Amino acid sequence: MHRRTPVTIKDIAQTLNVSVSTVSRALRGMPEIHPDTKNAILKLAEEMDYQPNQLAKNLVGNRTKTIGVIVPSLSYYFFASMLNSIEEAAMQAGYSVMVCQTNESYLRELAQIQNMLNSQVEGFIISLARDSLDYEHINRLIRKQIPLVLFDRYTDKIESSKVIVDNKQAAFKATAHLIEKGCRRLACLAGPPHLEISNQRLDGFRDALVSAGLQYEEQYVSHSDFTQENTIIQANNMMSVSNPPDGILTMSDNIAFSTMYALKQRGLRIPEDVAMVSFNNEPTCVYLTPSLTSISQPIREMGTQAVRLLLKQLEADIIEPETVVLDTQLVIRESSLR
Amino acid sequence: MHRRTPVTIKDIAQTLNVSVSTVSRALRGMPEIHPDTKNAILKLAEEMDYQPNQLAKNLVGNRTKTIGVIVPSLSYYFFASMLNSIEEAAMQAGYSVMVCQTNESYLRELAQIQNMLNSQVEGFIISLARDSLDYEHINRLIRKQIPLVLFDRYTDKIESSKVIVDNKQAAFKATAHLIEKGCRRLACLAGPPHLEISNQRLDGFRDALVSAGLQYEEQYVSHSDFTQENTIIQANNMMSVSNPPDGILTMSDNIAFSTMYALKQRGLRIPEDVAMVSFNNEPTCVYLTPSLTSISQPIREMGTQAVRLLLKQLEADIIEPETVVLDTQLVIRESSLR
DNA sequence: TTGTATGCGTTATCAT
DNA sequence: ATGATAACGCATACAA
Repeated sequence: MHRRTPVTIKDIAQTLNVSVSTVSRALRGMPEIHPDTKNAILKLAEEMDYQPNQLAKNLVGNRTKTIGVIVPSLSYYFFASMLNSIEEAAMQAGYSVMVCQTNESYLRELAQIQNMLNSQVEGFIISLARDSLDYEHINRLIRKQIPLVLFDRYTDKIESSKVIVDNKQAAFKATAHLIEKGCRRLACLAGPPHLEISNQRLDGFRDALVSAGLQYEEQYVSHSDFTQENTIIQANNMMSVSNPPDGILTMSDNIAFSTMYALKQRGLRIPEDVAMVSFNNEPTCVYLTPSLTSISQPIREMGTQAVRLLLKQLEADIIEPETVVLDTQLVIRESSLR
Repeated sequence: MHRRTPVTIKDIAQTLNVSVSTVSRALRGMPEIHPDTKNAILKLAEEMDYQPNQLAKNLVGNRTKTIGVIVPSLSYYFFASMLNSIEEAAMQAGYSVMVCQTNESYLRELAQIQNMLNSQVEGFIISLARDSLDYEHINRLIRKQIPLVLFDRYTDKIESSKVIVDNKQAAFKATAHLIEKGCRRLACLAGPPHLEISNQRLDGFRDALVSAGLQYEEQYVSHSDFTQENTIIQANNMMSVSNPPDGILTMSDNIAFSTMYALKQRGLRIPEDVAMVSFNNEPTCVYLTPSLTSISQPIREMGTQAVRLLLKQLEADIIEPETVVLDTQLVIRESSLR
């Protein structure tokens, strides 16, 4: 069994015939220490390649300066990108982040939160897993007064701080855009019906239809579970009705990609036969043919705000849930131009 | 300042009038404990919502059962995907992983390794940052006998275990495929010249040319720094020579995406004017028009092997570097069919 | 079966 | 300016 023994301040102390407290002080650059001893300690620490044990530091300090970030999957560009902005904001505030993926599984979400709690993260930034229908594990965090911020995938059944975009308005904008471009039979390929984000967008979709005097029809609404296979099935079903849609709003670029793929397989032209608009505005949107019109979310700002809300809770005595709603931008490309 | 006081085994012990060691034993399900006391302890722990402090456990046990994974960026699908397979393999072996991104920066790579060392990770799985030209920080790990596995982005200047694919052969296959499809003026849009992976692929590219009796010309080789902006410039330069290429091999799908974009802007048809093959076989390849021919790497197997090599070092006394070379698969799509 | 004592690496309090 | 000692939360060798 292979195990190295790292050098500790004790080792340094013994070698130099000083006490551990002196070494500790020197290493942390405390003022009341003799330059000579300090230099000797620093030099030896360097030579011995001393690595401070963060575990011990955290244990005695009773804080980790670490925040836990839990997302469905880092394979989704949106979440990988959010992680980056969260990391940057956290780092600036002197915090480091610990990341976990749930892979859309409720059980993994449960386990990851547990692990992070055990690892003494000081707060959480979470985007809910698709399969999380029960929120007791999250609400327990709130009861325990553990700082928490939800983003993107939230639910009204959890009363916490949130960072979201105005999903209803965004979907309204996107749908109105399709209508303006001449679409009359509008469909929405939404996400799972228990995700608030999906419902909000569906509301915006419906409002836009109503505002334009168009009929909202159930047959033009379907729910994807985010997987490619399922999305393709949903898309094909949707196009198989007697009077198929001439415009589709999808809940994410990934859903849109699969949908476009399915439409092309059916020999349909985009945007001539079916115009499309989606959410997220991933880089890939630009590369597709036709390029994909998509709602852009202010990822950098969302990360900054999420960290800000979390820090606020970390530094406050009482936790007052606060919701930050950010604006989106409709980036118009070929898929909706006709 | 907001700070909760988590319940400890001490709290449980006091409440139940037993010693901490009894609680400790009960909680971990040790055999020599009376059913009654055990039940009482478990029940109370549940009621008080006791969370074991992992920091303390790790400190006393002198192990963390954690491996550090450092990648250039999780926004690259390849790395996000590798992370998943590494996590799965690690979990099966009872290890958890701690992830960090370098954002291609040498300084961040340095800092992240430092942080992870301080956090007592037991070993590293690393894919080098683009900007890492000096490898002293990595070689120091080896000298300190800290288990290490490199994957994908490696260098011969680091003598460690590695998990790679046969890059030379893969590039050869890809290039030979282009030649077979009738391309005669072949170009390679490679990565930074100091990355071994790029050189290996360039070697394979050249070998394929030579094998086919074609000329290897410097003007047909250029190096991208992986960014979209730079890639587009490189691609345009490459097509501006007097006798532009009719086939391009790119080092990654992302580079290919940008290149295709640039080619289309110039009014070139793919594959008729220029055929294309790239590396990684990301899902997006399927969605493009034309769909993109790409070299598929066995990501799942790579993750499994990386963890296996690391565990081997963790459990062995001497560290014998071992290199696992895996095979790739050329997935032929429209971009090279003519 | 349970308790006592010691230690993990570090910081902090109180002396000197 | 420096040292001895306690403490952080937990595990464990040794006693009882």
